[in-house]
Amino acid sequence: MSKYESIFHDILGKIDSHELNAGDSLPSERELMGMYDASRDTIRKALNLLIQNGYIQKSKGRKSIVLDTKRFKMPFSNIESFKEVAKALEETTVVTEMVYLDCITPDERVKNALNIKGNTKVWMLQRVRRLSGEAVILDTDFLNADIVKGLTKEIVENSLYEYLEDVCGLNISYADKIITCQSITGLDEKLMDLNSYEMVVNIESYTYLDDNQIFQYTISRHRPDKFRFEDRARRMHSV
Amino acid sequence: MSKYESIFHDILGKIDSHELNAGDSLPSERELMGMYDASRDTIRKALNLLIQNGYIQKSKGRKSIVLDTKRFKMPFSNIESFKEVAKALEETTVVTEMVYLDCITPDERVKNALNIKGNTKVWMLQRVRRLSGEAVILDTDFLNADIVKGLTKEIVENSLYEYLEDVCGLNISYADKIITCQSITGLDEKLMDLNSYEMVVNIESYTYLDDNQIFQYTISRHRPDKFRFEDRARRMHSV
DNA sequence: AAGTGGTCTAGACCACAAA
DNA sequence: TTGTGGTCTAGACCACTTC
Repeated sequence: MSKYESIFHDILGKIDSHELNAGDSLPSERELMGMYDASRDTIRKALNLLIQNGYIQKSKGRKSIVLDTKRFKMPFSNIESFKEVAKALEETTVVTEMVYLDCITPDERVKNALNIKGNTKVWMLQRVRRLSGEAVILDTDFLNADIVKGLTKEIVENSLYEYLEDVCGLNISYADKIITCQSITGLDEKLMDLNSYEMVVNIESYTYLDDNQIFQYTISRHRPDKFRFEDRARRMHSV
Repeated sequence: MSKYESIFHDILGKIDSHELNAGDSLPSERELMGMYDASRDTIRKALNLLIQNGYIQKSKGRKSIVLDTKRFKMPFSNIESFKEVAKALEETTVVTEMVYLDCITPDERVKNALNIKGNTKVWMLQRVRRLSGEAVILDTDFLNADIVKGLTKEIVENSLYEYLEDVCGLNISYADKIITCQSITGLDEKLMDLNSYEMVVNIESYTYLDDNQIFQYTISRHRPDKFRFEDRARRMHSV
């Protein structure tokens, strides 16, 4: 781990353990230089991580302030596995059930989404997510089979992302998401416990690797009462 | 404008004008140092802005790559005024109609949301957004009246954020958002053209200033067929 | 006036990717 | 082997906030 990352984790630990509380000021950057025996640039990199993860707020001329991070757990706000999200919802039981897995020849829509030109095959998999027994999420994934090898039921039902990152050694870089509302389909009705709901929240994700290759296209359909998206948007520079 | 910002804008211009296209490599950081007569740190700050805004992708050992930015316009992904969003939807006419404006004594819910302890008053305002004539969005805003002074119908119907930033000199820092789906209320039915829709997408926003004061609480209700949220989530360091 | 974060510089070494 | 981005250092000046 780099020096600035370990400083980041150290300060984060002080926030989590309430050695630093919401509203408190951090030591100044020059004080932190002495405390961690680091250059100002290294301290500033650590503070930038704290900012990016929503833990502190800076403003010119003032000391940095610790923010209140309790309002949100932000489970869906970044790229992460369903298991991590599930951990945050401790009161509910979470089960993932695979309903389909095959290596298929993609249709035009999927070829287009995954930017496939030739005869590359694609893993298609469908999973139902049950919260406290109710089937409330239906995920359909398409993965480029030139990049991802040897998917099995066990991998898919446990943690796909662990397999992709730790076993396949893929470096996931970023994901584009589009959230809309859509009318339910016959498949939704068949696989989900929709009760009387007539719409679902539809989340399309396009996931990219380090080298800018797209490797995964996902359609995630959520029953509206179980959908929740949280986000902290920092002010960006104008474009 | 700082040096790194002007370098950012210069490179951005080359992407927009297709002097640099999606998939192209940028010059190396050391080459850019010469081109812009800048230090490596300054170049790297400019490149970080390009990354944060989704224009390029870096990876170690390789040159940086220009990304495809056409997939998204990301109108709702950051804090910005409705006018900016509207500009992106050129094909539709957009009208904002104020339906309520008053300086009120807040109830417990609003006091809690705005972190108000004493007798501070609050601006409450409601606006209906019409796309091509249809009332599809209903916004209800609460603004701390100790911070925001002198709201009028004209300000509200034009650009509230321009007034807050340029006239009041407020520095908006970040906003927390929670997106859920909810059943419609009588007020929704009265003020919006809901057709037969029975649910709306509900976006609660808490907007903070530079000094970590919360100054605005907003509830924005969208007819589901007109709702769309786009996001590019970069891989963050683990926490 | 003193202290803070923001910007900028110049130089060094490392790990990784590609030729 | 060469070039790339990633990390780290030390020092300087500025604009802003607070006292």
